[in-house]
Amino acid sequence: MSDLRETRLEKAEALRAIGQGPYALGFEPSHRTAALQADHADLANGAERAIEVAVAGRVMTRRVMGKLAFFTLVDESGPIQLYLEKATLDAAAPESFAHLTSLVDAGDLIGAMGTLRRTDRGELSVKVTGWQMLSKSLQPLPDKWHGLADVEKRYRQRYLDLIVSPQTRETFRRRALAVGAMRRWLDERGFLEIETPVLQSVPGGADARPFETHHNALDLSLTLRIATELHLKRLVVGGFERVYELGRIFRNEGVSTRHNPEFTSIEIYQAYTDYLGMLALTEQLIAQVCQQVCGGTRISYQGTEIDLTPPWRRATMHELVEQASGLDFTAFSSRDQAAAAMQAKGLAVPELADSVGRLLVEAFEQTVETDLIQPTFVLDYPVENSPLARAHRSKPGLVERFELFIAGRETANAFSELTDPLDQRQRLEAQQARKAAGDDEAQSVDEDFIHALEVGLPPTGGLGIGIDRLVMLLTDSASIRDVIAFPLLRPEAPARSGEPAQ
RNA sequence: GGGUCGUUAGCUCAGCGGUAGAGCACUCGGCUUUUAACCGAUUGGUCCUGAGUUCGAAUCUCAGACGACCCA
Repeated sequence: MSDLRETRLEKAEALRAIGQGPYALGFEPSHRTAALQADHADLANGAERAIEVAVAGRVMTRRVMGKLAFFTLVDESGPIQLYLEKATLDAAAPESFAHLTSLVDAGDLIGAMGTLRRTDRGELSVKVTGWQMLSKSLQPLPDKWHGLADVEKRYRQRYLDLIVSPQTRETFRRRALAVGAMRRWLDERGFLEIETPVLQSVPGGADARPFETHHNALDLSLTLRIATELHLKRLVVGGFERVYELGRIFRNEGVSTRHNPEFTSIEIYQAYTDYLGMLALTEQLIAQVCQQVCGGTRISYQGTEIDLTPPWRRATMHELVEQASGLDFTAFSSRDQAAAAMQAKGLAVPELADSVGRLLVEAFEQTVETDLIQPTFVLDYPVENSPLARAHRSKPGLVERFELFIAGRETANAFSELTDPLDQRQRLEAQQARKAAGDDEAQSVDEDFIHALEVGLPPTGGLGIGIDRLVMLLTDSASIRDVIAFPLLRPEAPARSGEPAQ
């Protein structure tokens, strides 16, 4: 089973014996392969160019035929062929050709020096005169034709997936591009990125169960943050009028194609504006990121055309629910009345939804949410589900909040922040009561946060965007695990075969 | 949490009650224009784990592990 590894260890020893690493300190490539391909596109088939180049990368395939061999070498920019001719190589160093063809395997990282030649079949190649082993690979590459089809293995051994799947590389390249574009856009508009604690005594800012951990020296129970909201608002209290944090959030919940227990969010706060200001910001920010990552604002997601060109549709939750189900929630004066109407339409009525407002959200989730394919701002949420949002300026029982839905998924969430400390205390105490009554996702009272509000939070608009879901959209990925380099998986039961025994 | 499907060589997969298979990779031999190179030979297995049914189990049954997808 480990024959292959044994063989490669023997080759590594043989390399050592001829002074070739097998693990080099470094190498100086003169070019990336893509630059060579671009610069010498004019080189005719069968022609050579006496320019000295050096390239470095991983050997992906080998084709050896007697006294001539072709290797495909890949660096981050792409592939180039190595043209290995026995006569040329051995003239520079005896046995060089034999060493290359017998001691270099697919998967090895090597450096190669030589001149350029385009073969008769039109493949630009480095006609190699010298080479260097950079890192000997002891493990085989996945099937060169099928690649890695086993989804589990792709997640567990992402490095292999990245080596053999161009699509995976492109996804993470786009993710980096999206995050960079977002930071740049905000920085250009005077937003400061400030990091807030991951370890917290009181988790807050969202309805979610936290991970629990412990600080030994202080003998302190801590939780990992479930949102950055409460700390960022403290920074606004402190006088930073435009702040954001793009970082990791942890929620102790199940795993699915849309949920990973650790994920990335960006929360943005801007003083002296409200949720309508954040709505405009959201539209511009996401359209801009899409433009930079995808080259346009019309994209295809899982076979559906999605147009992110502003302006996007906006509608209230009441309107959407009425359109989809015929239920007019403004007409219900009691929970029982709303529940009966929902049941009459065949909708489920969960027990935890103990008010008209919570039932409205239920009805929305059951009848509207998944149909919001084109970008849609859903406005004006019931106060019960939004303990951190300001009461609506003209609609009793509602708050100034919107969520953005794209491809049937919540992608952003924003409100006019609640700045009244007394109202905030009441809302959080109501949450804590729910928590005591068994809703383990309900929020608790963060006394210091309320103290900060008493010091004075300016009128502020706040916004959160799920980076992973946005990146899924921009990379046409069906599962959140496709946009997280190392998603959470259960540990494998037995030791992986092919590993050396302990 | 429920349902469906999957787990066989390093990789991709076939085999579905009667001796464990193929392609690629690996090893050896041949080959100076290949690019899934080709030709020939060899090597490689806890058929996810455990229990059961059976003369006989990779195959059927039950339980479990891990994963994928759908639903909550």
